[in-house]
Amino acid sequence: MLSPNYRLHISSVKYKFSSHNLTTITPPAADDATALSNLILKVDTKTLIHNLETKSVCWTPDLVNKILKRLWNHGPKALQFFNLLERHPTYTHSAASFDHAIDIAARLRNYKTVWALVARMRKRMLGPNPKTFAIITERYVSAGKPDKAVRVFLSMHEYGCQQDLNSFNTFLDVLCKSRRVEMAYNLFRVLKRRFRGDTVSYNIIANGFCLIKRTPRALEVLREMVESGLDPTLKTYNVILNGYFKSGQVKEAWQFLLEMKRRKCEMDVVTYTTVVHGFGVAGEVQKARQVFDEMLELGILPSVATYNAFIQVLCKKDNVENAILVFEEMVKKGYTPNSTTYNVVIRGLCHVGKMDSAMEYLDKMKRDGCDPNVQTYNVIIRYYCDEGEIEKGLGVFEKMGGGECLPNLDTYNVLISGMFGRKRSDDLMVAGKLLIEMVDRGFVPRKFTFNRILNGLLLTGNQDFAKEILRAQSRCGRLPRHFRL
DNA sequence: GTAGGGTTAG
Repeated sequence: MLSPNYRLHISSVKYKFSSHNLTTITPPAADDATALSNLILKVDTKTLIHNLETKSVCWTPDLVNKILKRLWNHGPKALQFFNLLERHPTYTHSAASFDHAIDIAARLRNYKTVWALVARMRKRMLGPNPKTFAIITERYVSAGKPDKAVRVFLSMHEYGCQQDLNSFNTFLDVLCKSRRVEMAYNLFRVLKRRFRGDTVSYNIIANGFCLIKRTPRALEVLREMVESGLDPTLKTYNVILNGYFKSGQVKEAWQFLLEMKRRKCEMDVVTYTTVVHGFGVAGEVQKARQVFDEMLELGILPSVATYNAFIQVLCKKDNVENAILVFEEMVKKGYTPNSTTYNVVIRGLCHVGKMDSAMEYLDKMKRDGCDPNVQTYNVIIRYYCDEGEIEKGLGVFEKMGGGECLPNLDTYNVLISGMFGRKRSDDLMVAGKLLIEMVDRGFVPRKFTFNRILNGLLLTGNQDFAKEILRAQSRCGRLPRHFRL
């Protein structure tokens, strides 16, 4: 049986998507993750409990994962949904859903919940699995707790999850991708015999050093690899090549490439993409184009990533018109541009002030069946705000919230900073409301953002609203201790 | 979720 409340909320959700047929109240299709997510965001806990127990929705792991993914930027609501559904009389969560929930809790830095979920997962014999630990350790590292991450990795087996070379390499990669490369390297040296570190381990560490622009260290790792009897692979060479470009050593990159050619080393689409992108970013558009053409002549098929790299280079160092020519060329050849392709073009258009064309590309993207993502919207909102077109920025923001894409931390920061561009008191109120909204959605704004808004409110004599902001600040643990509410 | 290429702007 549907509760009256349920019907009411469904109808209001439906209202957003279809303005006609308001008299017929229909529940959402069982697989309508978007409508269900919006419903979850909207209703209070009591209503949600009631709704989740109704039989009108056929819960499947796939549907639950889709909803959790969609509510990614609304952590508290996502976890509430997950917990309530766990008490469903017939449905039981899958391991993948647990992983999602753990990821969300960890991102909120709610470690108590993380470990409670791990315990429940284990009790239900669903894990934890190596992926679970990859998620947890990654979150600890990015929260500035790499030592804790190491301890967690080393204690995996106590949770019934055995460590092996795969999980070791995954953890090294987690550390490296979070720029804790020295730590990864030290750990590798200590444990490489125990886990039988392989080519993959060395590639991960070398790539880590390249990431932090320490190419000489990456080369040392390469030497060490050879000394220990492991042959570098094409992946290793691609890592080093990319490292040279990343650290601005274009000449060295070129020499390295020539050496690869001299040694008749096979070069693949990744090698070429790296070089096209590398030269382009260095401002050598002619050389980038030359390498791109050479690739075609040699019969190596560019990937969508190759086109994305080339298009981005043209946008940044040449002009948007030429970039769009390449975009059209790739479509003509039968490639399907992805969201990165569209984002790069849209950014290029925004950058030269062609906001209307950028909006047309946003529509084109949707028409072509490519869903705009949060980055797409953030770029457009950012450039509208930079131009002082706050209303247009807010318009795009509202469109994304009501539709298929939910705002993230960047979206809020961009909008709130935009509000300070012009000195209007009503902007300050909107900024304050956005700030409260983001806190309620589990984001943690910077102290700077709170202070900016509080100062503005106190200067304009708006004590009451300032108190409300302080309460929000207290809720997300960003309030200095000497404050008392 | 064992490794390499493509997404902001400051």
